[in-house]
Amino acid sequence: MADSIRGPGHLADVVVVDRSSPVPLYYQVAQALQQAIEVGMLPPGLRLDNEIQLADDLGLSRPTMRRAMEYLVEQGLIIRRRGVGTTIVQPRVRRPRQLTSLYDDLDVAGLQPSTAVLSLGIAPAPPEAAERLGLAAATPVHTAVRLRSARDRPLAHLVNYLPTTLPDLGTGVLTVEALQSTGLYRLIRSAGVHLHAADEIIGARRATPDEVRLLQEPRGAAVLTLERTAYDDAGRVVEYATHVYAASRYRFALSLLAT
Amino acid sequence: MADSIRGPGHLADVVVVDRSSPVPLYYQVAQALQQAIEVGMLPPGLRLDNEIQLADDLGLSRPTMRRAMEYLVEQGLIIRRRGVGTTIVQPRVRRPRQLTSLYDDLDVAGLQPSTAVLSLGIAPAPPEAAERLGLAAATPVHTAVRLRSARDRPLAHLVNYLPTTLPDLGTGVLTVEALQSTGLYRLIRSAGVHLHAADEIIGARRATPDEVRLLQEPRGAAVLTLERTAYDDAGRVVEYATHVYAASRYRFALSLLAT
DNA sequence: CAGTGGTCTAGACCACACC
DNA sequence: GTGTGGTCTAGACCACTGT
Repeated sequence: MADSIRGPGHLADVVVVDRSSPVPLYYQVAQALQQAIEVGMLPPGLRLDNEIQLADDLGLSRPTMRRAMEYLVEQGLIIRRRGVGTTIVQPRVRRPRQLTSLYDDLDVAGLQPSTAVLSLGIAPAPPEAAERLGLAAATPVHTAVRLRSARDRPLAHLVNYLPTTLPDLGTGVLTVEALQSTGLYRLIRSAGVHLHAADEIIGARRATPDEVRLLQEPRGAAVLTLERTAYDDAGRVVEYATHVYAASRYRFALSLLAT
Repeated sequence: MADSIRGPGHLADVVVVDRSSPVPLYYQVAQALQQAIEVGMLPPGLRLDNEIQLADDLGLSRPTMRRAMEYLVEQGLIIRRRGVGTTIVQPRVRRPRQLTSLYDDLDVAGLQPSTAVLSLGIAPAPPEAAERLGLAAATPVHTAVRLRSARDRPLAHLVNYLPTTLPDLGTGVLTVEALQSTGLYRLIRSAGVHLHAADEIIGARRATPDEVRLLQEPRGAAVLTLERTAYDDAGRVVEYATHVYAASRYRFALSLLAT
């Protein structure tokens, strides 16, 4: 069996670039390499050729090749050491926590998510929410209360507060129907708000009697709590949320890379 | 008062580069800009000059200037839009979760952390630990059990498992004294292991009777649980840990950036 | 249209690791 | 030494935005 892939000068077996595509060259290369690593075509521990050689193999300049490699380093797929070289890292299941909604998480996991909107409207913000939103106490805000279920079992109790100053959110965008069919974040984005960052605090406590009933958990069961403050491009707070999850059936997964 | 900082052509008021320094130019620029943003010298919403102009102001090439800007984008401090320009973003308290130990977290928070080593030695790995470490059931592994306190109150019960195959970890590096004075991660690193990535799972449940006693919590109190699997450069599992925190006094904080 | 950031090239010199 | 990745330059062309 030929050493056709691992040998020097054969990167083109793994990666082909299409210069007529609108997709940037560095990204084409990065994606192809990422896939090759994940399917095992480039096994862990393999030492790659130096970047000048690789660039030459693909007919690219060194900076372009280099940019593709930097992407792989960010993804944790390769390790580079000056004076040594570039090595493939053992790939793992990667689920970096991002600014996505629980709905998306469940959807991709095939857990048949569904949402019941318990209430939706404009109401005075509770003290904590008003403070996080940077509003005066009891300022009226959009308030959505939802119950998220997976496989027809209630999983999470979601309360979201949004300032009424958001553009294009008072014109019938925030409706019960829309909330049930898509996630809240997709609605916010389609309303012209550019989500930028979020702070989250994860804690735990015992379920209140209300939560026991809503989540169908035993009395005094442990629940996971998530508080999220989300910001848009301009640094304005566009959302404050408090979520409560049935701890017996939900956990948060993070992937971290060393700096 | 002159518009000396915000006006075009005056970036040099905020940033000075030292070409004789070993610190890369792009990093000098990035750091100076980051600090200027954080202290408010470059206020949120301010539109920066285009990158060619900025590069010219500092006597740098466009790619170098550009690299500094990319760093700031990663940090979430600026927003760039093609055809529009670059805008300063409102800075916030940023505590991105990284691959650090709880000890470091507490230390910087000034919470007077202390550690009691409850047990330390080599013992057969429990099934879960053996599986995560990729070892046969009941393989002997380094096992450390610690009780972490803050302000003299027990806060977390930490159990760590490390394979005995780690280099330089059997020669007296892993001692009770060392564990008490430094964090485990610092010990691992000083043993020549290059930590690379970790997967974490955060959950919650009610405290067991043992945990109630150790953490001095009420019976059946909620606890936060953290499972961590850590990997080195080569993708080998170098640690599996299960931590239990008193939920009444500890929470996890995350900062997320939109992609 | 003019102006912006995004991409790409073809070189150069340097710091570091290993032999 | 020799070879590696890290940094830097001085251009170029393109895609997108707002007027």
